[in-house]
Amino acid sequence: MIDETIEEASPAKIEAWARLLRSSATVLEQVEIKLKAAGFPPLAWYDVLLELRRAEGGRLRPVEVEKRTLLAQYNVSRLIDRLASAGFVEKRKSPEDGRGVVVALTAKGSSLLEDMWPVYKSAIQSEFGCHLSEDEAAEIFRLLGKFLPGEQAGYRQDIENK
Amino acid sequence: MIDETIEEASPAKIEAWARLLRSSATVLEQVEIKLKAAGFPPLAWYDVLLELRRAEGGRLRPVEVEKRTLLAQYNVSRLIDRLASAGFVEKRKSPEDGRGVVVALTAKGSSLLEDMWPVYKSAIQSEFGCHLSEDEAAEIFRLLGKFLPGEQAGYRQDIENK
DNA sequence: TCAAGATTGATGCACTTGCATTGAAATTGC
DNA sequence: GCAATTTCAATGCAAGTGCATCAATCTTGA
Repeated sequence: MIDETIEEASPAKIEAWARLLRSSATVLEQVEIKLKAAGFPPLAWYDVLLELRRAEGGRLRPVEVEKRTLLAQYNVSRLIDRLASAGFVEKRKSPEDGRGVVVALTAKGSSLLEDMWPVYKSAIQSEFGCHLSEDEAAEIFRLLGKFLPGEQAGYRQDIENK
Repeated sequence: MIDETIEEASPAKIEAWARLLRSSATVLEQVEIKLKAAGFPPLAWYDVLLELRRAEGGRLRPVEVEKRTLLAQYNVSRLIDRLASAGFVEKRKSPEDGRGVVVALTAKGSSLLEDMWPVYKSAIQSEFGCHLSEDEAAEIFRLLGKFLPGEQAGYRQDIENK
């Protein structure tokens, strides 16, 4: 007889899952609170601006922002509108693609990134980093990489400001 | 001279932080998609019902739900209303506290938990568990416990259905 | 005892998100 | 070369969330 058993999540895995939900939500919430307390917009704004700064020429198509941030298409569209209203990005028509838009980081957007980073970094430390040794941080990085599609074990993504 | 240096988040910790955000959002999103595809309500509904089932007598005050779930007070209030409208819980006046409400799991709510669990469990396995060995799951559990206030290293929380 | 303060839960309002759809332009396949 | 399909971005609508506030009740302390 062929064993057609489908593997079930073990108790240890279920516990780990529950803890991932709890701890990530808790820590993220605290970081968001600190950003807001310092008068800054939500992390999602930072993420989008950061992707723009990383990008060639400080500009991206919305569809590229979508791929890089996990935001849904309609949320990208509206977040970009809000960023543009606030002066942090500029929307231009794409020269090559008549359907498209190009979103460009402005000087003001660049300043926001720089201003937010110290606060953000300190929140990361106080809510997350201070609980970990260097080895533990590396281990978390390694383990969580397993859930990201197409990530090699050694790949490291840089979110630093400078 | 006294060293008043405030510890900064190291690059490894920042990488780990970024990965925590990405991976937890990715995995959670996929699990939510599977629940929805099976015609079930969001995970938050499951969480609240589960807390009720765990509680003495299958009932809790909303303020207790709030503490156990990380939901904000006003969201608990409204989620409970939705759960009550759908027949999964019952709201009663608290006999001891005139301000208060007692939320009780109904038979229908209990059934929902039972019906959702196989789908939820399989989603946990396919999006999360299948990427991990038993040891890795235990290690994630241990490491993420460091961010939860008042958790001892060995404490384990049970989200199983049966 | 009783006034001051704290806790519980709900809600009006503005904003954000999710869903479905649209219109426009690019790409594909014949 | 052109119709069918796909991709890109926006948006109307419904639902959910965050914030501030409220009314009711409970607790505290003089």
